[in-house]
Amino acid sequence: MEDAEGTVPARLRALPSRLVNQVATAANRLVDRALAGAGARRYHFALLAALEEFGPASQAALGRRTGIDRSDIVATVNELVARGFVERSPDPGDRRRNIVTVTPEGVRHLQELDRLLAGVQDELLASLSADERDRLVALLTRVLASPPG
Amino acid sequence: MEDAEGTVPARLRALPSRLVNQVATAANRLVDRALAGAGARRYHFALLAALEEFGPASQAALGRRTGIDRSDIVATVNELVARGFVERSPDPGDRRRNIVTVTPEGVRHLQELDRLLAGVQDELLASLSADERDRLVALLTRVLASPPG
DNA sequence: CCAATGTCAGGTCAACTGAGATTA
DNA sequence: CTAATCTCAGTTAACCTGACATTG
Repeated sequence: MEDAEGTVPARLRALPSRLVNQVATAANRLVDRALAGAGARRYHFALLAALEEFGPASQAALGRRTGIDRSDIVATVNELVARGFVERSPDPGDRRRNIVTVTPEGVRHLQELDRLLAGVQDELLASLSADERDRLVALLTRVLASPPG
Repeated sequence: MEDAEGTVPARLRALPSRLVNQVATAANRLVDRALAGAGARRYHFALLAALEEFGPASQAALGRRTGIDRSDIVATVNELVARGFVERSPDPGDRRRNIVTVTPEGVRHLQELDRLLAGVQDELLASLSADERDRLVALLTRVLASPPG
């Protein structure tokens, strides 16, 4: 009976939308714990990655690239500015915009987060071979690419 | 440049923990929208499914089977009771416990949710063949089965 | 006039923590 | 005494909406 109480209902176990959520929750536990050690959150990593990869950008552009809402960008940039990882300056060519730039300390921070997150992926996907990991990524990418409504 | 602004950074695009989150978010949008039409939330479905599949259970057992926290079970059962989908009665054999039972209306409601959710899975996985869907489910299941920390 | 941008205020849900009272 | 159960209060992060002023 203690045995049966740990059993997940079949209807839930095989439901893809739920499965993906369970895996995402497990991933987030690992990611959040790892990032917390560096005082970071997932939004911090996304913003720093976008800045390092594409260079200085407006907050709206950062939102488009990372999928983060404009209003959340504001708060996240505030936090990164406070820690000296990015700088926010008005765009002389378009006075509606701020230009956000990553600092050298920000780049170093990003490298640390990179390292932490690589470890998390390994932990999360420990039960899959390299080949299977690729297949999983490919399948998820295709699901994401199709009409998300 | 408008082109580049829609581009997701490579570091984010291929990161499994993030990919899985993006897919989960898309899935949740579809699921929540579908369930809202029936006045339901995800927790409602999980609880009703567990009750229908394993029969009456204590709230603690429901938590173990669905992965929902005990404190969230309380609120969810309250809502389901208010709508007449489950009943909560004291366990005569163990007075710490409540026994939660699904009502006939609850079963009917569950069947409606089943139907709605089946449609969502099809929408979510539209870009995958039946074979690929099975493979995705199998891979996710294995990730979940291994040490979730 | 319309569209984009940055900002703020606020709201939702899932997930979780901690504490307390009751009973096994 | 310890452990399980139920309940309540409260927190967090991600995600999302609506509004407003400024500027293009």
